[in-house]
Amino acid sequence: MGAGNAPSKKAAPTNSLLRNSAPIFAALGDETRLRLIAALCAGRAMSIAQLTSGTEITRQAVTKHLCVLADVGLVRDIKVGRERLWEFEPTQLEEARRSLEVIARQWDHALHKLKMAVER
Amino acid sequence: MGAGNAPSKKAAPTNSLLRNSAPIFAALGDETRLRLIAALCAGRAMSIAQLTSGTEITRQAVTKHLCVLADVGLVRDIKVGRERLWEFEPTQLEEARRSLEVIARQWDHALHKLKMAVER
DNA sequence: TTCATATGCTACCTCCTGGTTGCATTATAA
DNA sequence: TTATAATGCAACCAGGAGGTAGCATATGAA
Repeated sequence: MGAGNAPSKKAAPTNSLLRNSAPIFAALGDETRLRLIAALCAGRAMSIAQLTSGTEITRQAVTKHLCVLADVGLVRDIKVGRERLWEFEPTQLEEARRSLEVIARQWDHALHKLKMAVER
Repeated sequence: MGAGNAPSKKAAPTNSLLRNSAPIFAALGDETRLRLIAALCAGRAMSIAQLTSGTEITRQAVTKHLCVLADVGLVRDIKVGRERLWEFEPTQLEEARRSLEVIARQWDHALHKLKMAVER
């Protein structure tokens, strides 16, 4: 046993906001998925075949990406005839925006405190 | 050759904003890294050992996470004596916020157009 | 009915990621 | 000088992610 490799026992009181938003960021963290979201943000629901044309990857890969997005609620599907139409779901995107704002606010607050301490 | 498995040839004109922000979202898409960011947002720079205590993982794992964050510019390190202090870098977080806002704006715009078309 | 289209499902492959251990290196402190 | 603390570095491992191919199923149209 060596140089400080053993981790601490106690877990910090987990911030549920951050825990919930990590999967959303992970889903957003892929260029192909961001393109799919951008396409669906154009407004109208699109089928898998439509979303595949305009990509370099196969229909099956697109389906997987859509499922990843659906798992975190960024996207939703409706079955219409033999097609499966996908549409954007903005709720979870708002969740992600709130998380980033919380971080930014904490940072600004820390800077403000630091400035106060320096000027005191 | 089978049932619509062949992808299209032409690539869509790639939105550079989305391409650039995907790695940032990917870096944010891990609970451990979000916790590290939250810790560093408290204001003062922290050493690897400090960031490790309060986690269930090893110092080496924390180092890897910090490197992932540094690769996308979310965090920066300064060497001080035998310590290596890490601090938050808000610039790239703003980039991520802008990306989410662009998506949200496109979505709102599409909804508005849809509403206009319906009422016409 | 019969064919073509849109999709579902499964197996498979490769590479990356998160994590670990072990040992070397650097720098502070006694 | 000599421990000791903080970190760097490399090898290693298991599992998941992104991607593909092949075949089955369902539905619309002729």
